[in-house]
Amino acid sequence: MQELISVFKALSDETRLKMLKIFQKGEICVCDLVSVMDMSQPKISFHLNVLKEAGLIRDRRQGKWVHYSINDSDIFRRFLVLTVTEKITDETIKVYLSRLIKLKDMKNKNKCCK
Amino acid sequence: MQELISVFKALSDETRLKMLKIFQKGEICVCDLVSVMDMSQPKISFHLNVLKEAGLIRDRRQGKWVHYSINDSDIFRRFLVLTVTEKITDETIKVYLSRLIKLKDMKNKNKCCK
DNA sequence: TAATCATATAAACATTATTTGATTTGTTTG
DNA sequence: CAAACAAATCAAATAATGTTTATATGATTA
Repeated sequence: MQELISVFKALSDETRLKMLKIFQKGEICVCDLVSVMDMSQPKISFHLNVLKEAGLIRDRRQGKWVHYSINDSDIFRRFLVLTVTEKITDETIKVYLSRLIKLKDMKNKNKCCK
Repeated sequence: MQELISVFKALSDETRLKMLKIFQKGEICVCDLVSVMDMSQPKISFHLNVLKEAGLIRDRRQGKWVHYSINDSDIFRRFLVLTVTEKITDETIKVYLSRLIKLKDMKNKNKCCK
C-alpha cells in the first residue's frame, strides 16, 4: 500500500506534474530542467527524486550529466502519466516549452551539454 | 490542474484508501465508519471531506445520518478507485471488515442506525 | 420545545513535505 | 592531478497536512 501511496504523492504536486509534461517531449538532463523551469538545482533534484522513488521516471548517467525520462516499465504508472499529461494542456507549460525549444536549438549549435 | 492534484492528494493517505476499500462493500454512514475503523469522529469526517472535495465520494443525508458512497459519475475517478481497491487486498482491512459484518448483523436485529 | 443523537467545524497542536543555502560527491578536462 | 562542472545530499527554515479536543449545527424524538 505504501508503494501505491508513494505514486499518488508523487503526482500530488504541480512542479512534478509539469516535469512529467516536459518529460513527454523526451529525455532531459538535470541542468536543462533547471534552466527550463528556472528553479534551483536542489529543488529540481528533490522533485526528480520523488518521481524516481515512485517509479514514475528513471535516470541514466552519461558522463557528468544525468538524464531523466518517463519509466514505462509498469502499465499502471504509464497509464497515470499518460492521463496526467493529457489532462494538462501544453498551454500550462508554454513558457517552459519555449525555453526547451531554444535549448534544443542551441545544442544543435554545440553550445551546451555536449 | 489543481482539481487533478486534489484527486491524487486524496488518494495519498492510508486511512482514505482504506475508506475506499470499505465503500466498495457499499454505502456507509459516518457513525458506522467511526466504529468500524475505531477512529475519532472528527478524524473520520476530515478524511471523508477530503475524499468528497476530490469528487471521489458523495454524501446523502437521511434523517440524522449522512451516508457516504463511491461517486461513479466520472470515469477517471472510477478507474482510480477501482484500481486502488483492487491493488489493496481485503487482508489489509480484515479487522474493519469483520466489524462491518457484525454491524450489519446487528442492524438486522434492529440495534443501530435504524 | 427541550433533550438527544449524528455530524460538521474550529482552534491548537503534531507531523510531514517542500524550499533554501551550503556542502559533498562524482566525472571530465586542461 | 588540480580545476571546473553536474548533480546529490544535508541541515535549517517554512509551509502544508493530519490529529485532537472542544464546540456548534441540524435533525429527531420524548
